[in-house]
Amino acid sequence: MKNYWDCFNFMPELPEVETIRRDLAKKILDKKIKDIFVLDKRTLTPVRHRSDIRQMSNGARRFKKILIGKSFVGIERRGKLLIFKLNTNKFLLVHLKMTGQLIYEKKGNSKKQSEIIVGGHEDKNFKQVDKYARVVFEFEDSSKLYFNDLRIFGYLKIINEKELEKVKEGFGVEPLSPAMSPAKSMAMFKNKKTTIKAFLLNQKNIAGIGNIYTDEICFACGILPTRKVNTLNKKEIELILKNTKKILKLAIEKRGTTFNNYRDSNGNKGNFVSFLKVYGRQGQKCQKCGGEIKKIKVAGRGTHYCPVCQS
DNA sequence: AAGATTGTTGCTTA
DNA sequence: TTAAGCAACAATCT
Repeated sequence: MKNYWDCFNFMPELPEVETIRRDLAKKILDKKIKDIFVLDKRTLTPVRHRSDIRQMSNGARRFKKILIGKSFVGIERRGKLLIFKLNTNKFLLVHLKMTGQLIYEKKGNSKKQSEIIVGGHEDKNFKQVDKYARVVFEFEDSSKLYFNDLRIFGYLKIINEKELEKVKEGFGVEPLSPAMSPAKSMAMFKNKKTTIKAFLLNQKNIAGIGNIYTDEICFACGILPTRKVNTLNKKEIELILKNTKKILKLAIEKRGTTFNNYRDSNGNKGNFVSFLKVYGRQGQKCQKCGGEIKKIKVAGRGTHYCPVCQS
């Protein structure tokens, strides 16, 4: 890898995860799992449980035993979490966190990079199939599903139906569902003393928005990320609702393309995504007013905004 | 060589 | 009691 930050040209938030979900559903459903390779067993244990030696040591054996010979019959998404339904009474949770990727490789394509499908993104520059592969599923037709994850923040976890209900309850409203109505939003925003940035990042409020889309939503609304939620009026809350739906829908339409400031050794730009107005554009001109986009830290996260257009 | 990158959570503080 | 804030985790680059 030429540049560490190349890994971050794909930071999965709702639109990216949804794109993967839709594409994988067309490719892997009802295929019998022939074998599983666990290359790093930390991936099978969420970070907070990795000090549990028993979980860590039993993880791979149990994981294989439950999955081999079975097949996936459906893929759901809740926020940024993927839920693979097995043809048994169990479910496989997949969280990509920051650097996780799900890569489906058709039979016999291992050396033809141009044919490798990256979570639904055709990525001719993809080179890291092996180095950061943590878990590999092999299906009966010899196609493979790679879970790659440079930083090993992501995880794969098997749970039952009861545990699934609990997991789902932990999430707030799905932003693209009818449940995200103006009435519901007003109640949700009411009396919150935190910043709009922290509010939008909190998955218990709205599920699936990450750091990039938070900044983009705030810009689209002309609202500073530092604004306290309880200072927003009805009109502003409705605007946040409208722009959240609009931006996420557009991003899904663009197959979840998010952020890419990569330049290769020849100085060529990667894909620049025109709808990013503020994220990663600090020091550049605001496309609306020509002023300079600033970057500060809000809620512990890098936060981009236009001081003129947002207040 | 410390600081920064982000999603989530569990602990601390208010 | 509840909400808000923050450290910690992971790998790697500047």
